[in-house]
Amino acid sequence: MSSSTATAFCAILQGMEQHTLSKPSRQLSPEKAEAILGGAMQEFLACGYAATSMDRVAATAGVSKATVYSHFLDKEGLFKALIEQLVQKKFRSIFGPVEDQHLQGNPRATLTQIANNVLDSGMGDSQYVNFMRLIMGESGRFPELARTFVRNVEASACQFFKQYLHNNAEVLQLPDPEASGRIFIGALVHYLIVQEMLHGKDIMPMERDRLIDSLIFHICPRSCSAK
Amino acid sequence: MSSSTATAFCAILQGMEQHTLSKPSRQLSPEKAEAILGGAMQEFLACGYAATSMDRVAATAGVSKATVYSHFLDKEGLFKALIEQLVQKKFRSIFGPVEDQHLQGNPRATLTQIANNVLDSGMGDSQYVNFMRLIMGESGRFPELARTFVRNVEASACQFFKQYLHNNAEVLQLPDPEASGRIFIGALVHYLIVQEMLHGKDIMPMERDRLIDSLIFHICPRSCSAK
DNA sequence: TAAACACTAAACTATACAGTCTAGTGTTGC
DNA sequence: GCAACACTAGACTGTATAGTTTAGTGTTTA
Repeated sequence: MSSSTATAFCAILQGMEQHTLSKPSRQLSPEKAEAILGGAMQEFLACGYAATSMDRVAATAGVSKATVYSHFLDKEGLFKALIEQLVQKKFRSIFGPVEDQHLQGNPRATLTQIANNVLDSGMGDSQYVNFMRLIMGESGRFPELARTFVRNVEASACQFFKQYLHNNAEVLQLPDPEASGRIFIGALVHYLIVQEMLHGKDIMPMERDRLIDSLIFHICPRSCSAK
Repeated sequence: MSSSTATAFCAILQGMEQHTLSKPSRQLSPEKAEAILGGAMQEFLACGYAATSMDRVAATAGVSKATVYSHFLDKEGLFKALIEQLVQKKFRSIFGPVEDQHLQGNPRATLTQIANNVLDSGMGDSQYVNFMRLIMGESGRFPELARTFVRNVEASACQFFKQYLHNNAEVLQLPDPEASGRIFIGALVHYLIVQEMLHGKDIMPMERDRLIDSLIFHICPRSCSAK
């Protein structure tokens, strides 16, 4: 992991609490906890918060209902623990593979690769699409979870991007790298939302390379070397 | 309404069905139907689909539960009717005030005004934010409603934008106006999602004018007249 | 006047759910 | 052996829900 993402990683601990039982009652097996979170993931991602039943979570996890309640305080606590785990997983899957050496080439090629990485991490991944549905759908009832998501995924991505643009300031000539970063990330995430989450592929079709090419065209001045 | 939006308006009829009762039983009062949709709007927007109860919808609407079921087939039918009504309302509120004469100035000023219009129609409007939460949160369980939204709101916006860029091709010099339109709209919508829907204002603060200025910088070549 | 019907309040059915409790099994540590 | 305890299956409580039904009111139409 690059040094620029290390600072962002610290942010993961912000806004995270324990949603398991307060008394750390001695020997609760971590395997069961993982199984419960696995069942919760399947059910919450498929049905949403309100329509998920704790009986079904227990059954899917292959665990008794009493065990669920011995590991987690209640439905809300299990849900919060799950979302925080998923946010961490997503953070790692996006920023784990980013290595500094990949950022040394000419900006055109590097930006193209970054854009492809962002889209790869979301397009066609129905689990991640459902995760975004859940975060957005419940952001009114669980504002703190939405903030955790923003802190760890959105803000980290924009921070990383801003840093990259800033490091290449002399060749890219951008007056406001932070705003440009948000435009870049925003255009990609919006593409993902419309095409995948909202089933817009057939209604407003667009090849991803077309979007990316245009994005590079707008970000890189003509003086940049061709790809 | 401009002529360019007139064609898009026809799209509103696509993918719309009747979710009221099939038999058009004679005299169901439209006032009651409106009241029911009003109650449904309050409840569904506040609680989401699964957590909304039909008893509460009836109470909020000031109507008996039996009347709800005489106007709408079931909970799902009421929900679909509501979403389609809201999509139409949103379509009109965005594209109603757009008049062709406002599109004649220099591109820099016009694009700034369009961007401000897009943000005005969403920022600070908690009803619209909740509407997006509902559409996105339920897009897995109600894909057809998500498509209705894409057809009428997202696609219309991009179509309108593409048309504008295309009409000003000689001064803007964009190789792919459609892709540029999606970048423009996408950056704005993503900003709205992060700041408002996901409560990211304090975590990644950014003045809207900063984003818009950067957007204009990237879309308009330097040869454009200054604002 | 009488039938038709939109509407109401309230009871009703059947189901589902969150969370608890009981009785009991297997394992671990003393 | 025994106490502690993580875990299980399943019963149980109280509440909430979607949708129906019943009995009755007021209004419209013929």
